[in-house]
Amino acid sequence: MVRNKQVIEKRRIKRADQKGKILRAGEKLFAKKGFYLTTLEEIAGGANLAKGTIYLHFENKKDLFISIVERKLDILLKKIKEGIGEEGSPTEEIKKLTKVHLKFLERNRNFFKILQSLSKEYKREMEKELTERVIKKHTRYLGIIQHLIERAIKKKEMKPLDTRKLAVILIGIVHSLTINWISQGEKDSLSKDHELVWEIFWNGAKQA
Amino acid sequence: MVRNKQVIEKRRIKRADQKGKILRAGEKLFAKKGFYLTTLEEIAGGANLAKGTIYLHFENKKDLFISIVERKLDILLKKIKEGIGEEGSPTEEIKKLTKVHLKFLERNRNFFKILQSLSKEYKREMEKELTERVIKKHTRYLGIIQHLIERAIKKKEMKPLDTRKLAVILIGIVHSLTINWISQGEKDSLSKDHELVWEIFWNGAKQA
Amino acid sequence: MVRNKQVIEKRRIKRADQKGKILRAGEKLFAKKGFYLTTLEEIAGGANLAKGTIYLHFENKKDLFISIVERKLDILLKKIKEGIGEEGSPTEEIKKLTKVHLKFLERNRNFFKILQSLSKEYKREMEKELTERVIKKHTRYLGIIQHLIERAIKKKEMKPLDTRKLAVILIGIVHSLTINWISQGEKDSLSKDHELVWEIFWNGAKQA
Amino acid sequence: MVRNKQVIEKRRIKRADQKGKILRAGEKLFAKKGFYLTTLEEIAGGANLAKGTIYLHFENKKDLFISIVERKLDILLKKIKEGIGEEGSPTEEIKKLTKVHLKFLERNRNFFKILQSLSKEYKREMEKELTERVIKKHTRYLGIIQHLIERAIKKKEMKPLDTRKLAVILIGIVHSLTINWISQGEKDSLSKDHELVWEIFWNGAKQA
DNA sequence: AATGAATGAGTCTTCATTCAT
DNA sequence: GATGAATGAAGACTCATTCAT
Repeated sequence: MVRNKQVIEKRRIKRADQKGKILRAGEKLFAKKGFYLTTLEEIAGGANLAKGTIYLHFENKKDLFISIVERKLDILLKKIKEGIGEEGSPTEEIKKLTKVHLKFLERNRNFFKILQSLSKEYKREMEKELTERVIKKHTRYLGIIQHLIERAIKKKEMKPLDTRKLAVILIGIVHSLTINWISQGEKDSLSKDHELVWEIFWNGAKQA
Repeated sequence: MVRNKQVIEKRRIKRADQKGKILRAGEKLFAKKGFYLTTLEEIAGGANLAKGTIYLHFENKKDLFISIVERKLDILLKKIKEGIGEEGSPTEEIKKLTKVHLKFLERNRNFFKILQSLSKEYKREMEKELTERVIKKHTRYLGIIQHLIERAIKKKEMKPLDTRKLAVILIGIVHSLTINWISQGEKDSLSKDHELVWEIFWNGAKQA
Repeated sequence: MVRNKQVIEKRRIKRADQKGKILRAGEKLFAKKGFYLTTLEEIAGGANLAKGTIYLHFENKKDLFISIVERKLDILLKKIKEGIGEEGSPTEEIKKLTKVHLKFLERNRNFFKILQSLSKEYKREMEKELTERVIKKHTRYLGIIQHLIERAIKKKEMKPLDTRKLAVILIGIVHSLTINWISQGEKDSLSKDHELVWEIFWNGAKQA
Repeated sequence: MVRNKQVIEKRRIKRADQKGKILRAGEKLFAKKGFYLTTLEEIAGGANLAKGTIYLHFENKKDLFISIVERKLDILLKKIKEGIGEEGSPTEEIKKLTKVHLKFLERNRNFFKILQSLSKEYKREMEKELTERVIKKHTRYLGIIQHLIERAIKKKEMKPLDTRKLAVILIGIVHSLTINWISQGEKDSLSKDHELVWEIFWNGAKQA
């Protein structure tokens, strides 16, 4: 019986390994060539598995794609939540969050490339239910920032501007610098720019 | 002979009409469904022409796509250039330019949606030569802003930060607000936000 | 204009020819190997056309299959209707109809083989709407025979048995002989057996 | 040693149980969805066994399918043989046999549905050797009826018609009524129709 | 010049079968 | 013996592109 348990455990681990391999191969390839130009055959090859095996873990190509995005967003969200607290000054929290975000993007450039390609296009194609999984998470992240900004405004640390738009702008700045960094060949450190982001955003939004 | 000229002229106009129809149908459809999910059949239908006719004007699907983007960027660049001058205060020029850009995006949301989908994905797929046509124009636009920022810095109107990154940030803010506007259903006026963009960017970047 | 008309007419004919080729190739192959083991590639090959061309004429494999069956049933029904009248003795009409049916099956053995394979299996798989097209026609044929039998009973030419079952039995006799004929290598004449069919059915069902 | 025998016996029973489960699950599913649309996974599920286990009892999917049919035909043949004798009037024997056959079909409608789908299609696909197992049994059944008819003719109870064809017709009548019964929703009793079958066949074939 | 019929390369997906555990 | 994870062959279907008319 104990042996049986071990066997089951081994299998579980193997399964998880396999799924991981597929997710990683998919991430790399989708980032490089986009959803449509990446074939399941390639992903299977990249994961050193047979085509059919992918279907043991994912319903279909779309499901795999969405799963990749979802998983990364989960990680980002988790990091963000771990990094910030409710007690400190909201301004400080936003600053930290920006740093965490940039660091995450720097380390997960593949993911970012995929996210960028997640344009309207996919939203039509990919079954609603699936996409919504992703959108929900993205919205939650936006919500976290928005909430911090609200608190900052209440504390008179920031000007009473539209909080959603401010959150959108902050993420926009981060993303535009990431795109620039990627298009410049990913040289230097991206996360170093966190000072610049803050310089602009904070001076722009702070209560005079 | 004179008659001949008229005939030739008529033909030219007819051809231009046709091309215009295709470009407009393509813009609408590519914006709605993305590059891969839009078929030439649909575009031909949208332009009230036969599929084969598209090939009289464009080399292939990619060429058509790139042409649409290129053409719009040309218009944007032209508007920008018309809108700004070399004499005035560079700060004022940047402010004007931001306004023009937002107005353009508001009126050409279709185009923007396409631009957004122009992620890495396409850059691989679309033969280099083609994409470069677009990138060049985008870079030129970035260059214009960068140049204005440089002038502003020289005039001590702005802090001596990395000019490329500042330009990137400005465009990033504009784009993120546009995405937000679209995702919220394109309600209210987008160009109205030009005040907000400026508020943030200017206070963030101005010489204290 | 006249020339134009001719061109259109030519095209129409070519199209019809093509469709005919596909139907004939499909009939032969479906009869030989059944629905599942016949590939569209084979049918296309048999019709000397490319795979894609089939999709210009039929929605998909099922549609092609059903169309083949439907078309043949149409022909059978037409022949039956032409062969019989309302005035003569119903018994005579049934006799004629049996003859026509056997002759048709003899000449269209391919079709019969397909019909035989049209078991429950397909009725599940093939979208309802499609199958119903076929079932309706089959039912109509059954109805014609049933109607004749009713008339024969009214005229006291036949015993007052269940008319539907009698019709079913008559067709059953015809089909079983056809199956036997095919399984024996399609030797001799099948339609010659029409005397035998009649001998059994008539003596069995006639009013003593 | 005695204990050993018991163990071996237990195993044999377990194996037989397993095989029985598979055969029953297969019968039900093949009848419902046909050969191609039924997956081994489903059958395994229906038998509460793993996919691989099926291969311990049957060579492959086809073998399983044929085995199901063969087994049922064995049972039918056995019942027929038990039911009839060599001494009585051949006419009486045929009558009995018809009754037994209808009763069997009524109780084994699943099997009949499978048999019906056993069209040419399968005969090609399923390796010859396998199919022949089934055909042989079917032929044997036909032979029994044929033999009885021959005896009836010799005794001048029946007209001297082609005995094979008469046998084919009799089975044809029985089958067509069964198909009709199934297509009408399996209402009423099928075996009740045995009177009708006999009425038609006997009056049709008897010596006047 | 304009058409649209014809093509066939390319891809997702299913599922019988194998085999390590 | 029993399992079910892994495989990969096979096939339906789409659609950009060509070219005869």
